[in-house]
Amino acid sequence: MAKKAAHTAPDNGSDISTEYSISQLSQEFDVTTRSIRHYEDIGLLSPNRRGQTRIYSQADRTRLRLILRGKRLGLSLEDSREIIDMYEPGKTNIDQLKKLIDAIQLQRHKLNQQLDDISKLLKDLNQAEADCIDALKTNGSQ
Amino acid sequence: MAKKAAHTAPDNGSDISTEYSISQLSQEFDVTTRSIRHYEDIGLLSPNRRGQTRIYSQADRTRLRLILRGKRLGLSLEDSREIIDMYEPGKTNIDQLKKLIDAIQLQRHKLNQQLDDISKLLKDLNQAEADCIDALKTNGSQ
DNA sequence: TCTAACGTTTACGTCAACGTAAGCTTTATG
DNA sequence: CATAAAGCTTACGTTGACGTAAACGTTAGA
Repeated sequence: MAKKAAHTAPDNGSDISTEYSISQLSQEFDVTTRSIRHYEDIGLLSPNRRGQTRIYSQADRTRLRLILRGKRLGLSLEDSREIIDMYEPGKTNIDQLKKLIDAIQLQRHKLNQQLDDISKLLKDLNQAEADCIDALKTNGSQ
Repeated sequence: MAKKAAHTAPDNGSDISTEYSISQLSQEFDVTTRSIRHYEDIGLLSPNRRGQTRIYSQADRTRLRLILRGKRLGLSLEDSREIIDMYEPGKTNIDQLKKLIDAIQLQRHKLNQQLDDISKLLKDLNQAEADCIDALKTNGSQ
């Protein structure tokens, strides 16, 4: 009785079985539905279906969030796949685990490199800004 | 008299007029000559010529370094162009300066976002690694 | 009932950032 | 002298990450 249409909204917000439509995710993350379907095409997402319609779970939503974070960091979708696959359960194969640890080292290295790059860039930007302001003061009165 | 062939190597290393060939830069930065020429095609570099041959200055080398840093950060070449142009002298136009300061704010915002993303990712990686090691210990003895 | 909003598949198009190949010139060296 | 190494231009090809359009199904509301 307390059950409304499940594809509209379940009765509470923090349900573990919360579902999302493709357009909901599209709006929430400001990404086109085309992109979301593309991520599925290349196997980065695999939502359940109700009939033909895609139904996204919390886990799917998290994966999408990770994909988009990767994009902001300039990773390719393949890079993101590697990272995201690290979170998957059932990686109990020992060789897999060792390979994973190596992959993690590598990613960490890349990220530290990025941190370095960013701090340099931020310094540069600060300097550039200071120069601008300086030029405005010096030059603005002429 | 102390002048050796200028295109081989000037007599010291920190000469302001140091020159580089395309293959030297290619090796130093581990990027193909094709890419370097491409950056020139789209106006990101404009080295002098000795005859037909490109001669890169310190300034050119710096620009290339900035381009590649931008790439590591996932910037498009157009993004890099904007940033790099901030360093150019002769930006004395006041309106330009104000626009520049705005652009700097924007870049700073993006970079801070990236910093946030990276720190999250690093945390995730640490966690993933810990999980791996844990799984190795627990599972490795079976 | 019809039409508007959302969903689907299939498939060709596009854009950035180069890769790759052909064909030519210049320079150094056995 | 010849031939290898580095440089050049021109131009078509490729790859990733979607955009865009067509053509169709389903559901809610006037």
